[in-house]
Amino acid sequence: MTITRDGSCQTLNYLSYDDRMAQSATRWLTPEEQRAWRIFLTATQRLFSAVEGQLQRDSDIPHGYYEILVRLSEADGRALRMSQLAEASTFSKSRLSHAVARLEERGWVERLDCPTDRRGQVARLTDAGYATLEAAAPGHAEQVRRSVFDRLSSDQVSVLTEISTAIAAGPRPDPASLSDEASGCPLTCEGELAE
Amino acid sequence: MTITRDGSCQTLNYLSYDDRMAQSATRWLTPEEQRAWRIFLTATQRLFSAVEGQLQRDSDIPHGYYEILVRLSEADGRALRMSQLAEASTFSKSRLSHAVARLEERGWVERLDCPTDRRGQVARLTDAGYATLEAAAPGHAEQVRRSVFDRLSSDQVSVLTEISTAIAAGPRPDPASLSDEASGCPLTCEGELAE
DNA sequence: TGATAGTCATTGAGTGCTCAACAACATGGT
DNA sequence: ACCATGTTGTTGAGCACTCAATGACTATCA
Repeated sequence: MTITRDGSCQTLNYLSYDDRMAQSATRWLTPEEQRAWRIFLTATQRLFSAVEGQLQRDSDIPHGYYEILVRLSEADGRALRMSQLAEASTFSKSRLSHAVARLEERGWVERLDCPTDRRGQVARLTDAGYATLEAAAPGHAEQVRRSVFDRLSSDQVSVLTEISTAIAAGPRPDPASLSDEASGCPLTCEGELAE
Repeated sequence: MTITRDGSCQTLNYLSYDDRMAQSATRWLTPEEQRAWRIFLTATQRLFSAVEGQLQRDSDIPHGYYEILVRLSEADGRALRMSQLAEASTFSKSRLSHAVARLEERGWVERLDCPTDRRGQVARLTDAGYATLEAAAPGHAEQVRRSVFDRLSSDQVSVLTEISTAIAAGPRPDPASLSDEASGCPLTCEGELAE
């Protein structure tokens, strides 16, 4: 299965294109797709590293934790069931559990027993947590603006939204993350990539 | 600094928009930008989790390590100086050093002394490493296709490339880079995307 | 009622990443 | 030749994430 074409090895790169395409069962990426994928990877890596770095430097908060604080700050009573919080912030239950434990240590979040389900836990944002979020938000906003929106036209922003929506749509039911009824849940995939 | 507008708390979300904008020094995100940023975050998280998961499950390779193997496979003699490899794969030197150590343990890469610079090390892809890459590539390609390109029109792909290019482009001079004149940003990169 | 299955959340081990500190060598000027 | 400075790459500590296993509870249904 030699995929090489010439010395320059446009090889197994990020999934190379090959004239043998028709025969191989694999649907390789076209050169344009390949280019898009690679620059996309570079862009996201730099972007997240910049965003993460700013939050870490200026507020000592990992970006993931910031997301959690945000979701809680928007919820009724600034509190959410763990599983709902996990879904809202795209965290696995395990990851969330560890994360909330850390946030609790810092005094930004507290855990309460859920009154309606004795298995459940409710995470609630404390005043200290809210204050921290408030303090961190402007710097984060500025960073996101500089890294992303200052560089894009408004047309590009709207296409970015389209693209992201398409990609975010049901990548398939991840390990044990699906929760509610199968109703219009945008994340749940119907036939598609189910697997 | 109450940023709330109403009960629904369109608050410190991902950097909320506020009528007090003109007064606050902070350049908050507009509602459209906010929407774009959030769905973008969701999309990338799901995407990377799907890609990472596939590689891990089917080939037991973290995506970052896959990138390293790819860069090496494309280099002359399937070998690169550590620092060049770091730049090509968007790894920090430290991260790369750790990663190559693991790859070496697996027998996929070997380290050689650089003949021209006695500080230097050269990472070389072994035959076993190449074979592993070859085996992993089709599955990875398929996954990227399903997660991304099957969902996008070719127009969208080209805009995605534009957007990514803009975001990947060298970081703007920003406040945090005070200490050092020239570069200073976490993303370095002098001229452009040297490459 | 009791048995089975499913859900909620946590835990610990293993692994990867970041950050700061460091050793070794290279480079440029005096 | 010498010293200051910059570069290359490694190391270790500490934190974050994943995966599999577990305990505790709920739901369903015979």
